[in-house]
Amino acid sequence: MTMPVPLPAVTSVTRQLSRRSVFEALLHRSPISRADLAKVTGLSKQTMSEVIDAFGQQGLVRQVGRTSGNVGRTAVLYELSPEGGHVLGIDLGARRLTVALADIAGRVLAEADEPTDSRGGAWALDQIARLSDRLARDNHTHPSRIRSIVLATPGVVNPKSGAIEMAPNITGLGHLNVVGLLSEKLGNPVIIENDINLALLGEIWHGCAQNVANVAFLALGSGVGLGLYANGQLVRGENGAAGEIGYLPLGGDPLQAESRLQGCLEYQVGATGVLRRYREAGGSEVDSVIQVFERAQVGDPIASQVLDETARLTGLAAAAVIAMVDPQLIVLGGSVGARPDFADQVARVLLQLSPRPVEIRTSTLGRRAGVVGALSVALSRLHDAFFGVSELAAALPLPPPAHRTARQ
Amino acid sequence: MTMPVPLPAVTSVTRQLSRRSVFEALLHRSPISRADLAKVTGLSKQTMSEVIDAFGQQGLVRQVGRTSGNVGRTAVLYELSPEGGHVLGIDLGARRLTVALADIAGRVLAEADEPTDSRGGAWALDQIARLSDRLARDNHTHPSRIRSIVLATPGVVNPKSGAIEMAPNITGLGHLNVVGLLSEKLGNPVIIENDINLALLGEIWHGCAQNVANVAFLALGSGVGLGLYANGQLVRGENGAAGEIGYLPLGGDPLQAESRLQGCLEYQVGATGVLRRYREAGGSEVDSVIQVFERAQVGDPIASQVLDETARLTGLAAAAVIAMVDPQLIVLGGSVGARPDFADQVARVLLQLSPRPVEIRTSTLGRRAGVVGALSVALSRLHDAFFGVSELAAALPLPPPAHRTARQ
DNA sequence: TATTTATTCGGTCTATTGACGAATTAAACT
DNA sequence: AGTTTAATTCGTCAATAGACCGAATAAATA
Repeated sequence: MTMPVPLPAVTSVTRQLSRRSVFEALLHRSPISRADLAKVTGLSKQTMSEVIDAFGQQGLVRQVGRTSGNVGRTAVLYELSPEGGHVLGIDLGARRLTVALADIAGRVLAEADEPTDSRGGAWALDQIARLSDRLARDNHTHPSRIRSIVLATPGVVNPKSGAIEMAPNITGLGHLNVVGLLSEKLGNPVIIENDINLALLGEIWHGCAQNVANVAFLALGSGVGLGLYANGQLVRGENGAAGEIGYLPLGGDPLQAESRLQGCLEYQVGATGVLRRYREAGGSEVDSVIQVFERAQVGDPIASQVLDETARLTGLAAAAVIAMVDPQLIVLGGSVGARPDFADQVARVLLQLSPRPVEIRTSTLGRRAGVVGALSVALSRLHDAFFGVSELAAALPLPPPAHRTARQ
Repeated sequence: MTMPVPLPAVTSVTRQLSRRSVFEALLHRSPISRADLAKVTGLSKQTMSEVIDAFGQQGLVRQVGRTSGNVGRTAVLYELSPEGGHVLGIDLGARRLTVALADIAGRVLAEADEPTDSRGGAWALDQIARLSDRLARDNHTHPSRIRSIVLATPGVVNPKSGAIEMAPNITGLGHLNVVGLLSEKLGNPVIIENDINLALLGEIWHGCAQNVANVAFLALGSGVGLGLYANGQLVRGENGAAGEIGYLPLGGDPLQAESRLQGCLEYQVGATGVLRRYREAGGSEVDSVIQVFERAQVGDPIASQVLDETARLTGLAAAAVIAMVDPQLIVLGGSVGARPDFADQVARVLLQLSPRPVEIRTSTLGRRAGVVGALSVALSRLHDAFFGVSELAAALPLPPPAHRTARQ
């Protein structure tokens, strides 16, 4: 039942392209008959039968009944089989660890979460392995059949090495070779990506930013960060540090020591910044931004003013994003940013700032955004492993300025 | 001699891919023999002979002698023939019009420029047609054999419609259907792109930003603007307005009327802004930023202070760029930005601002950057028209969240 | 003579086309 | 009403064309 699916022993580029388009059609139109697949893909019925036979032998597709009621012979309907492969998405937050399992067709099979092991570091990695294993076994999937794993983590993830570079607020994570350790523990290669970037991809896949080619995800919670999606691609930056808008020179003197250290904007609108401003303005004793919101709601003028300023600065950051990358949509997320009342305030600020205001939405996936985004990347990578044509897809590079003229 | 080259009557995907890789090898390694081409591309000698024969019949390649001095039979050497096609790059500046001609191999054949017709609008378009025609004929190329034309223009170019949307400082250009009119006048489809974006691509192709995947081009001249290149792609934004950093909320009150109208940063560091600040600080009579630089050089403290402030604000803008998109390199361009003394000042400001300072260079192509970038885009488009595989290259889209379950 | 280049020939893989049998519904006829 | 016939659709078989490679062979040269 759980025979490992062999990687397709593909011979020619042509057949790989055929397989790819059949797979894509199955992904978006199943259940579907071979005849309809042939029409949709433009391939011949003959080729279609060959490809579907091969898919069946690899466990990629399965029959799901027949057509009926139409004139003519009935057709066998096919869909992608869960046997084809599974993917795992993991969101390692400072407070909460979430894991989700999906099959090759993108059907989310299960999701589980726990408080993150507060000892951090290696303990958290062990916890990930335990939770992932449990999730796989509960869904009758042997862990070894999970073919693609993506981990969402706070901090700056170097896109080349996969190292976590800026110390995240999970103890001792920066000093571990997370990719290596987790890959070993889980028995499969693991990809790491910044949690905000993955939350953005989550909203694009299953959330409030579907079918949009240019989006920004502005996360405001304990810290502030940005995810950028331009031309249908994630913008990571040279060192994976794109979107570190805590360092935007807004809301204070950027040359000040605190600004240089933790970032000028972060110093004002990060959770500790908000609490500090509330305290300095004479507010009563609180220890979370949520409590400041509660105070404001019961009429505390200091709390209101502190939050107004927070919204104003967030609006300035959004205006900077609009000026720089011209998104079609800005999604507000994070424990503070996703609050509708706060988002409304930011939108009002933006209306006064920007020559062409951009649509603002709040995250619809909330805390699940990261894990959903991790699933989407894991799924994309699985698809590419089976049906990728990346070596063909590269754009034709232009010739360098100096031409070799040597004869040989 | 000037038989129009027919578009390749390609049959199969496989052959198109072979043609593509042979073309790419010719682009980067000519002159080269068929045997070497076979080694480089991994294709068989047999296939190579077929492809080269086809290229020869289409006028895409030509022989350029034989090898000699080696043991064994001599080999015929081939290179791309200029007969294969020509491209035109045009930079329509407010002051100066530049046109350049290149062949399919990217060899720049000629370049010409004139002061832009000050009457603007339709007159400028006529001037473009005249200059382009002259350039083509002077190089023994019939204008109809130019297969790809790209125009660099100030203003926001809508990436979908090609319309020029923000009124540029060329009279009456915003109200014309520039794509339609120019395409008709030149007898070939014309692509329009923002001049700063093209200057950036120029520096990437032939200038100071070669082989860099993440670059920003910060242009400071009469206005201020930014070109963004991330993941090896130009970032245009949803409306082509990415990089309109004149609207960054830096250097003043962003709610002020002037800031909202022409942009907060632009109001300070644009040419009129610099001159206004110099005037308001009690500076003597000047009518160009260059003159302010000259005053500063001869010891005018007001001029120095105004320029310091300009560099400081430019540095803040650069810091914002770094925080948001994490480039590997920032290129400073424009009549003000490209000045080495100014760039040094900006770099010094940045050193105090940014946690990880980014390399700063000044434009090496200067005024030619725009036209070179236009050539590079025109060339890319020509190559794609012949050898593009964009329909194959698209990433496999993920399935939508809701699955159809209807039987048919 | 040894080596390298280029061509020819045969074999394999893949996709398409057209013909055909199988399965089903709709229509027509006794 | 029950049966036969026609129409339609699905899927397979066989033939053919395009494209690739490898081996053998001819040609040219240090």
